[in-house]
Amino acid sequence: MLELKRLRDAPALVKDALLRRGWQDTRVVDEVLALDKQHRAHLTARQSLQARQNRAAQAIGRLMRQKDTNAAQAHIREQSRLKQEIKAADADLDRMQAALDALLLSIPNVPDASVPAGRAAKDNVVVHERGHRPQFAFKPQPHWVLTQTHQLVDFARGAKVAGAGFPFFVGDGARLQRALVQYFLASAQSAGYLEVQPPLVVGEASAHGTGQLPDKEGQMYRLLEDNLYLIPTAEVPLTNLYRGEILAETRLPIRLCGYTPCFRREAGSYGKDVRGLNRLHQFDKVEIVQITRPEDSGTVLEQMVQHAEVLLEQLELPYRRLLMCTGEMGFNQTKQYDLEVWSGGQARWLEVSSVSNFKAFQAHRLRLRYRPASGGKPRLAHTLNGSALALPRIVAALLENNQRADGTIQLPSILSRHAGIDGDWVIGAQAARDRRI
RNA sequence: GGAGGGGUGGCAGAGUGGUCUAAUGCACUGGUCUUGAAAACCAGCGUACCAUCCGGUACCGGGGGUUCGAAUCCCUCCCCCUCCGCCA
Repeated sequence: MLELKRLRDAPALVKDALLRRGWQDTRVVDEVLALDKQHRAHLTARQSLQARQNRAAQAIGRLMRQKDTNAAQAHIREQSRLKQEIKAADADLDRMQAALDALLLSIPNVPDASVPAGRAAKDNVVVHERGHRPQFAFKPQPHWVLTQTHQLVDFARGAKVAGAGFPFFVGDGARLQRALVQYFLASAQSAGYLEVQPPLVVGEASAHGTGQLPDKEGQMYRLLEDNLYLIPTAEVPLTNLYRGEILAETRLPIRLCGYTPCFRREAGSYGKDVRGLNRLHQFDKVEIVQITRPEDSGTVLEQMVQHAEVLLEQLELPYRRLLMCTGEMGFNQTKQYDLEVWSGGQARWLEVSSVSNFKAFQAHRLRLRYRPASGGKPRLAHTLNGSALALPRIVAALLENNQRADGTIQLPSILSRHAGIDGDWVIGAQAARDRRI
């Protein structure tokens, strides 16, 4: 949610932002300004009424104490009329405020000046591509074949027990996920992020705070009895951690990381793009979040995306970084990078990370502020988050890229260490077959 | 799940319908004094909104109600504490 003050001060900037995002019509900005002007006029009038009432009430109190009941009664009769006026004025104000909020909520964040204009995926800019795509002397298999061959993931029984998109990870499959989580968390910690285990459900207020509500309600699983939502990403609880607080400037930047399962309904997505591990209703992810001073968020975004890239490099996965264009970027973002890994068996790019700077857009709804060290009024902080990283597609790419002619899969050495394995970790070797269920 | 007790400004803590829409203490900031510090004294010290200025309005866990007037009374929801029940 944009700050009203910002629209008032620079309506042209917001209109320009809407056009860059591909909106045809910027009248909503003028509507907000007109309504805001009307609202403020009414507010001022309402407050003078209240001031009159307060003064009269005090006068009545004085008269009552002096036992001057007649004079007090005269005032009280007058007050009834004032009361009606105030009631009517309040109804008007509530209506205007609700209309104003609805309009403001419909306006997306202003893209950073460095974000390219565009409408579709083809307009995203490939910032760079790193690593080498694997060359196979044989026909490489997609991961859904490899997971079946080596009994790493049980999609069928997952569908039986919970439904499509809820697989069982089994044996080396489960162990691989555990090693990845351990590795990602260890890296985040050594980069200065504080590890946090957040709740996996959040209340309505938190879902509003980070912008999952009202737009993306359909994406979340909901616990109706208790009015809770299963988190679609750790971003929600982590960014809400300091909701409504005023932090000392010296505490910034706050760096948080957390591993959680993520739950997404993803209604209406079917087809080959979602086969196997490509898209699940439940998946694991390590998330990094930062709360910064406004002047730092630009630099911090670059640091965060680089952090995620180093993970991919150490996993020896070929990847590319995309700078999302204005039209592909999320509603709440000012700037967003996506990281995609090359998955050799499917011969396609898979998105494994999205790193974004929200500037003050989330902080405004979160009422997340900091007090400048120099003193003075609290200011809105900036919030950023990124995946570092999302697991299942990493698993898919690791399996597909590292498959060998004999059908075995040799995982990168860094994972052996985090899985507690001495030497090479080769899936499909005799030792692994012995562990099958 | 049941019974009882509570939620007041950074912290502590008064205030049970009207002369403050929040006393007082601590902490914090500035000043006086001092070679410096401490102490003492003086002043300031929540958040948000409206108003060109003077100033005004709201917030005592959230929401609603009663009243001329609500931190105070009523309803409702949330949270915390104690005890009981259940339980990894």
